[in-house]
Formats: sequence, structure tokens, C-alpha cells
Amino acid sequence: MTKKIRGRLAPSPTGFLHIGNLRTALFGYLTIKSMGGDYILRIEDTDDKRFVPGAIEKLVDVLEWSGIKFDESPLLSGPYAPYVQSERKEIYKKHIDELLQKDGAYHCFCSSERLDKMREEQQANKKPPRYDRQCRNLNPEEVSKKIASGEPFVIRQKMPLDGEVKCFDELRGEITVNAQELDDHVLIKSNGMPTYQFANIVDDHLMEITHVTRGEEWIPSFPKNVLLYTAFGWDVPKFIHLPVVLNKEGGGKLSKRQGDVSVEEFREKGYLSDALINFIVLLGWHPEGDDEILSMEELIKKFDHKKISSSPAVFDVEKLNYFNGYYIRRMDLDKLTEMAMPYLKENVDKTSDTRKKSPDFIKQAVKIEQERLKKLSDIKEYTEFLFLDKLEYPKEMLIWKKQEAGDCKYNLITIRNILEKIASEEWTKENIENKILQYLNDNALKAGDFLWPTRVALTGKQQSPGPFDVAFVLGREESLEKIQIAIDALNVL
RNA sequence: GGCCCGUUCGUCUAAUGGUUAGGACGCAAGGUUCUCAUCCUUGAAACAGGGGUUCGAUUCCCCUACGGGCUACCA
Repeated sequence: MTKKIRGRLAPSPTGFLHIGNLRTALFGYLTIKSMGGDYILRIEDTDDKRFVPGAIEKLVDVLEWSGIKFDESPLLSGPYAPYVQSERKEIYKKHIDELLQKDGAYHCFCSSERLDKMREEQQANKKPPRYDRQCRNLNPEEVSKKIASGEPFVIRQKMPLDGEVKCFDELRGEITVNAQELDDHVLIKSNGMPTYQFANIVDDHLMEITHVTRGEEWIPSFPKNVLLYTAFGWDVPKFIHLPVVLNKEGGGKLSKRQGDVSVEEFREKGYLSDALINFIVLLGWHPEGDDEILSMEELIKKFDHKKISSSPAVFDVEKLNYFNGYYIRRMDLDKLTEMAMPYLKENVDKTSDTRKKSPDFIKQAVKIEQERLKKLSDIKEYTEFLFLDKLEYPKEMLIWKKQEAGDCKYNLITIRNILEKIASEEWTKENIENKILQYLNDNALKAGDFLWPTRVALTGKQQSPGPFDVAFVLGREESLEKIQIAIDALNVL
């Protein structure tokens, strides 16, 4: 029987999920799900400074919105509970005792002052800062005595003194380091809590994780982690070190300084989770073939973790915008209207016209802007003119190119006369369009001379949906009224 | 400083020991009833540099440059 595939996301509970974390989560999820395994959430809160109340719920909420669901988590629980490291202290205690017994670790009583000074000197002498292993060879009696007297201590991992350490990354292949490069890093802090370097490895083993996905910032400690598995006599899971996501400007890890990086912010601005996921998965991975539009379902089918790129990717919001617009254009209108509603509310509240507060009107408003939206929040600005009782625009805007003001006015009158002949029951986009175009066609008139002024009269904007769409949505009465206002304005000019 | 990881159009990337080095976003031009957007067509745009190995390297190896990471009782 083959072992069940299991992976995990192991964030610290800061309550803040940024794009880089989401990608790590996604690649982990897809790696595991593409092989039919279980994906679990484990909270790594061994550093109490990082804890933010409510963070776990928030994290799970955003992740679920993104389409990443866990099979086990602190909220769901499961056979390997608890899933929060601060609740697993006994487990770490038991295992560090075991490791001590196996001579894989030792107590260290060095004060932080001494360590600081030591590092300073090492750096001054151009030597790599590393623990000088002063406590590594204390005799057991001495250690017991110091512990008994209440002297504070940490527990360090005992690294080999020489030779090479080889470890294997699924993306990069074999990584070899000289054992002398390895620091005896701390496994248990003086407050009794484990460090990441200990808790993470113990838990991954205990929770039977088969594929470890984590950021490439962990590569330097990778050999030490492998050594820890070996010291316990445990099998080493497969390791996949994911490349980082970089800022567009100036390089460096994606950071808050350079615009939005929080998944929550993207969500609030009206980025669709499908688009975000589709965009992010392409940052370091590519399906076979040229089709880049993929749903989560398809991703799970097609994903191959061995094909993840080992070089870092730059986050470029332009392409995200394209994907988001693409997904919005393909959305069902009812669904889109529902999702756009929060962003439209302000416009709807502003109008005194009860007709414009109706679901049907709102739906039509969304419909004529659908293909223009890059993100849902655009809808507010784009549809504002539809809800305004009175349009404000300079009269000159009505005039198309080199048109004479008088001609412009005359043309608007012509349009008004055409529209007046359309009865309320026949007020459809197609009718409006056909009647106007037919007239222009029959009289060999240039469309721009008529359509531009009409559109401006109806929208008050340089850029907007076409006049037929707008006239239809606004309705017969209001359209005629707005055109008349424009005609009157041109009188004064 | 030391150690580690990386380097194909501006960006995300594909492919390959022999190709006109492919696609996507963006950009430019043209077309589709006025603008914007959509949609369609076309175009410009890349193998970091230097050595090897080889009949032949973008592809394999080495060096350099550049970018990034780590160097905590943070993860």
C-alpha cells in the first residue's frame, strides 16, 4: 500500500495573507490535489509576538474565497489534532528529550549578551557569524547542575563537524553543503517553545506530510532540517522549494511598500478569485499548450509540481487586470450584478428616481458596462452618470471634431425627432439603433456628427458605452429630456 | 564578508544539442456603426557575457556579471 499523499500550509498567524503567501498556498494545494492527496492547515505560532487574534478565521476565510480548501485545520480538526503549535508543547518536549538522548542536540547556557558580542567579533574578523559551540561539550553533571539551579538555557541541534551534507529538492535537484557551514541552531528557546526549525520538522513527520512545499528562503536551513529527520531516524519527505515573488519596481521580495500585496485588498477591489488564482498560478508554472485560461478544477487536473519554475517571478498587475476583465466579461449577468451591488450602492442611494433603484435597471446598468470593467470597483465610476439627476459637462463637449455648433444642434434635433417617433413599448436598443442608423444611411450622413453629440448629451462623458445602449437603459422620457437639455445648451452658446 | 539559489522578448513563460526561438499580458498600426471598451488582423520585442565540450550550442560544463535569499532564542 502506498502512503497517502499529504501536504500542508504552515503560516504564522499574523492575520495577513499576501500574494506571495497565496501563491505558496496555491502551489502546495495544487501539488497535493493533483496527486489526490489531503491538504491541511497548521498554524505555526511558536513566536507569540506574531500572534493576532482572529487571524486563523481570517486566514481560512480568504483562502476559502480563493478556492483553497483544507481537509484538516484548526477549525475543522482531524486525526492529527491539535493543528496549532502552541497547543503541542508536550509533543515537542517529548521529542526534544528523545533527541537529547540520541545525542542530536545539547543544552546551551550562553547569554544573549555573550552571543551578541561573539557575533560582533566574528564579523569584525570577517568570519561568518556562527555559534562557537562553547556548550557543546559540557559534561552531563555540569548540565544537570545548571538546569537544577534554574539557569536559563536553549537547546541546540548538534551538526556534524565535517563532511558533506546532501539534500534533494524536487525542483533544483541535489544541493550539497559543507557541514562546516552549518550552525548549531536553536531548537528550543529559553521560554520552552520550539523554533520553526524544530516544531515544523516534528509536526511534518507526525502529521505524515509527504510533500513539503515552502518558500525558497528556507533552502539555507534545508540541510539542517534533513539532518534532524535523520537524527530521529525518520524518512525525509519530498521537498519543493518555491521561488519567491518579486516586486515590479526595484526587485526584492514582494512587499507592502510597493502597492497592494494583500489578498484581502484585491478581494475588496473586486478582483475575482478565479482570475486571481489563474494569474498567480502562471507565476512560475505553465500548462502544456498555449491555453492559459484555467479554472481551479482544470488546474488540479493539469498541475505538475515538477514543472514549477525555479526562478523568481515578478508580479505585474497589468496581466492580472487582463485576466480579471476577461473573467468579468464571461460572467453571468445576474451573478455579476449581484457581486457588483456593493460597489454600486452609493450610486443607487444617490438618485431620487425610484425606477433607478429597481433590480432591473441596475442589471441593465451593469450590462452595458460589463465589457469595460477591469475590476468590480470600476462599476461605481462607470455607471455614476446613469444615476445622476442632472449631468454636468461643458457644452463644447457636445461638438464632434470640427463640427459647427449650429450643425451639432440641428443634428441633435434630428435625433430627438427620430426618437420621439418611437413609442415607449417599442423602446428597445435594437429599435433605437435601427431607426437612427437607417436615417443616417438613407441620407448619407456621417455617423460621428450625430452619434457623438447624442452620446455626450446622454452621458456627459468623453468615454462611455454607445448612445443606443445608454438611451435604452435611461428610457424614452429621460433620453428625450437629456437631448433637449443639450439642444437648449447649444442655443445659448 | 561567507554560504546558497537563480538568469529566454518590458513582464509571465514554452520549446530544443541542429527551429524563421512559440504563446500570453503590455505596446504600436489597421479594421468593426461616434468615444472608450470588446472583438479580429498585423507588427516591433528575448536566449546576460566569456571560455570550454561538440560537426553543431540558447540547451551540457566552468568562470564572470547581475538579481535574489539566508547568515536570530522570527517564521
